[in-house]
Amino acid sequence: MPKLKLQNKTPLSRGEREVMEIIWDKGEVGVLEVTEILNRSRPVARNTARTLMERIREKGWLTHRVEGRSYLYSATVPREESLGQRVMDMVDKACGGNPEKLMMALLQYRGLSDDEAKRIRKMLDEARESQSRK
Amino acid sequence: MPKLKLQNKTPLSRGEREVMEIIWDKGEVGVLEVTEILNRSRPVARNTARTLMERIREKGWLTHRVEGRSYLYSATVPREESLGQRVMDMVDKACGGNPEKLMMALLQYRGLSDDEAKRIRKMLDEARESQSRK
DNA sequence: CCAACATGACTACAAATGTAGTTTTCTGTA
DNA sequence: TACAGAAAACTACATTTGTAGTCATGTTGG
Repeated sequence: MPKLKLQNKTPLSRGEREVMEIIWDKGEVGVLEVTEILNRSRPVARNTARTLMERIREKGWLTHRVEGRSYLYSATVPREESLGQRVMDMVDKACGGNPEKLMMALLQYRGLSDDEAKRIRKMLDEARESQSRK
Repeated sequence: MPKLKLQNKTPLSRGEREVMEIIWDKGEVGVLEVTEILNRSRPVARNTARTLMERIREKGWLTHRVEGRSYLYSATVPREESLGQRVMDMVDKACGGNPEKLMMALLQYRGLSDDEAKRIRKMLDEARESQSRK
């Protein structure tokens, strides 16, 4: 069954989310590494990354740990959980609570490869099983 | 096949999107009506709605038409298209391009009723058919 | 004809966000 | 021991966003 622990955290802005995704990817990182990764797509000063990371931390999505003379940041919330919140939010607000609309959008505007479709079908089957079995 | 016409419009902020959803719902509306609808959830001044609507229009998501002494606003982009963009974006940025992750999030954090699951399965089947048939 | 509305236009302003410079504080090394 | 370099802390500032007040103007009932 769905674990309904709704996030009380202040939502992240677009830019903050970008940083958050990096941190979810890497696990535990310092400011420098995040800066470098951001710089792969656009020029950003070390302090910019740093400010963003601090703001995200203030919002409760990150913690940091002292390592030598610098900080290492890591997420306090697993990415999946946050993704779950966002998907639910999208279903509620942009699909009128109707998850089929989300799927329809996915199919129409992106499409699924055969493999993707197969795996999704399998997920649906497994979800049904585990539901009926209890 | 997916119609890939990527949106070049400036993205909307959260509050702007809220208004946009209302306009998609109603089709063509004036400031007053939007204000009323917004007021169902929180108190908002007429001018607040008005400012938001103008900003959205400047971003290219709305047009307006003169009707008597007021304006009627309507969307320039169908909601489905915008939803499609957002879903694709989420798949790219938050699921590493992997749509199964989106489904997984949906299943785990919201869940699907039997009927919803059935209809989604049907959509997948139909998509597969129309693909192979061509 | 005039005052009360309704409605668009213009203006305001605090908070959040994106972006980064400056200052302070260690720490290792010449 | 004093300085260079790294990293945190503090400060700055333009833009965007949320929220709304005020002004100008056209409409309308009395």
